[in-house]
Amino acid sequence: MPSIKDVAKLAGVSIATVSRVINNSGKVSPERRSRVIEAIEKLNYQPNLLARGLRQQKTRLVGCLVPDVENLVFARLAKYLEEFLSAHGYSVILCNTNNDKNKEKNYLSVLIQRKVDGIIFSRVSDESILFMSSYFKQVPYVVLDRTLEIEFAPTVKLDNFLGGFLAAQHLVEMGHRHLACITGPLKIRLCRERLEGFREGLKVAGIDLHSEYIFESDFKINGGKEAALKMLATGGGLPTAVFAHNDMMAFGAMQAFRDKGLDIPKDISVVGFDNIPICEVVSPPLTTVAQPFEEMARLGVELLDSLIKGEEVTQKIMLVKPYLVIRASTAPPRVV
Amino acid sequence: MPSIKDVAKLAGVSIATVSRVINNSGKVSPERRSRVIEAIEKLNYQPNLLARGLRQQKTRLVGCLVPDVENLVFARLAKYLEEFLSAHGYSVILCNTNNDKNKEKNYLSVLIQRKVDGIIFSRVSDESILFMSSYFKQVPYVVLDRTLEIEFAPTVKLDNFLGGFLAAQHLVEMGHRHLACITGPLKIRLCRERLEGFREGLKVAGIDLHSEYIFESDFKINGGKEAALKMLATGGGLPTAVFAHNDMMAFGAMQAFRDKGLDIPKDISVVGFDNIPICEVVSPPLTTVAQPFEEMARLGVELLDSLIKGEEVTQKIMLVKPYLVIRASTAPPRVV
DNA sequence: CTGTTAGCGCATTCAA
DNA sequence: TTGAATGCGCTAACAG
Repeated sequence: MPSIKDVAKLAGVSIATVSRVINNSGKVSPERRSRVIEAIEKLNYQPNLLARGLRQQKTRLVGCLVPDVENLVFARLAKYLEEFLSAHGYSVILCNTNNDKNKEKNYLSVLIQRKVDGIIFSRVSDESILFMSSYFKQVPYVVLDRTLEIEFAPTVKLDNFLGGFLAAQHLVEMGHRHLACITGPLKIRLCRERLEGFREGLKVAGIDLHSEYIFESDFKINGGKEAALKMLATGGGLPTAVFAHNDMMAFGAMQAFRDKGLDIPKDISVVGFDNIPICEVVSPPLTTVAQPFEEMARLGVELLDSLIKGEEVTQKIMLVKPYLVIRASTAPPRVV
Repeated sequence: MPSIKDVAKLAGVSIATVSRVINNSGKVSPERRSRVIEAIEKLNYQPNLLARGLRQQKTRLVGCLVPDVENLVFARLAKYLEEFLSAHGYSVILCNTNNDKNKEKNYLSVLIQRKVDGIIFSRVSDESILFMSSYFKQVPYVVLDRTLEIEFAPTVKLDNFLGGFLAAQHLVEMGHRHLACITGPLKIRLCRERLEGFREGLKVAGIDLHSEYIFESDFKINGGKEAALKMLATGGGLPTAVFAHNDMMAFGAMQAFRDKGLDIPKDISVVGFDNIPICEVVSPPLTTVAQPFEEMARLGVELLDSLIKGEEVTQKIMLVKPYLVIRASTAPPRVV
């Protein structure tokens, strides 16, 4: 592997001149410049970014912590993060935490050691935040899709309250009066927000969401299925519409309903959350609250880039608006 | 950020001693060792991996090139790759190529400049391989799930022929005699292999796969849908079973069939490929040829690790076996 | 067992 | 405009 020295020797100049050519810094005579360029090409010289990073104290490396890239939501986020970061000249170190606090901790440590210029956290645990806070002074970071309850942190997040509200509004407008909600884990704030938004959307229409129609689950297909089964087993009568906190649980619920001979949407309407690609494929296609992942990623990357550059950032907390995608899984309730 | 010097000063030893403690190399007296450890903790010292990498000429960094992390297949692969690589002490630089030759080229260049210890390619284009080959002498690499036609390369790939064969065998055993295949782009070798395996599986049972029942498509939902519509439009009579080269196309086909009032599996059986999680959720759940992604990732990482370590590797080409997952989308054909 | 020193490859003073 | 020299933080060779 040729180094800057080899280039300098071949071009008959000093390494300083080579460096100037590479970085377009300082003045270099046209004649020497072309000699250098020629030498670079002849040797197929590639600058060593380790050395450059060591010298400049910056690496153009960004760490991305996500809970699970296999999950379509984060796969999507990861894709866009990578896209925008690379467009800004950063390489991304991917850290899949598996929701494991220890892994989060270790990864964070590694990222610090690798001298990343910045970090993007999405949906990390509160516990880790505490540990991380000792590093927060050392490296710029942005929190994505997660509200830190601990401190004022640069954040890009979805307006989850609005998401719940939109779902409620849609169902109410269709004439539903008897509704249920399948939530994610309520210890997670965004779930509480989605629930509250949903509740508020119903309240505006004069409808109460009774607690026995709130089913706390786990964001998984089977969780949705089980919640639906519980719903079917209650004596209080089946609701005419269900709002699930993500698409996967909605799918699970749909399956359970159908297995019991119910028709969607004639007997029961279902609304999901996320708008993952499969929504269009399932039968019936799922009405859902869509998250603008691309926009979130873009805003997050731009925010981080500004922080890294040390620019003045006035708006450190950004709220992104979800929108409703209406498909065939919702319809007015059967007239009794 | 404290450096090794600060630690040495605080502990009252030389930087060499600190280095020895950090790396557990050489002999250090217990007393000095504990003084160093204490200083490290007091300063919250983190070794600078850039400097170490520069010095040691290795970074414990591995680049992973994937075409599209949003695609469930690669999301899965990426997840396992990251998991195994990090277990081996590597950090991963994620490169999402979007099947863009220029991006592939640029990424590869960046990886070289960042001095990664190794690279894992999955499904990169043949064209890029040519460009890459100039780098292949510089850095160990493993090709995942892709056959390079150009040279002898360390590879972990699925036995796609067997996958097609298994699908055929399953359908034939159920009594199907009239079959169709929805393929991926046939310029991709693995598609040709799946098709050939399928053809062979039928041939063994004395069945010919006529070319008008081969529908070349694009691995996407809509592609599957369109292929199914074409199938419905032909005059030759509908097959009783269809094998799609991935699950997404199978979903699309299922949807098209159902829209036309056909029952799956009573009227037509469908087999997919990949075994992505949604297979269990769609209705009916999809019978499919499963890829052992975890095993592929594990083998790929282990192979790369061996190559990086310079170990003698006898087996450089590994073939991983797919297996059939039978669900409700396949059944014996209707008795006429 | 310990410390001194050189050098990994580069950008950046400072002189010339 | 150019080049020589310095040091980023670390490991490893060497001398003690």
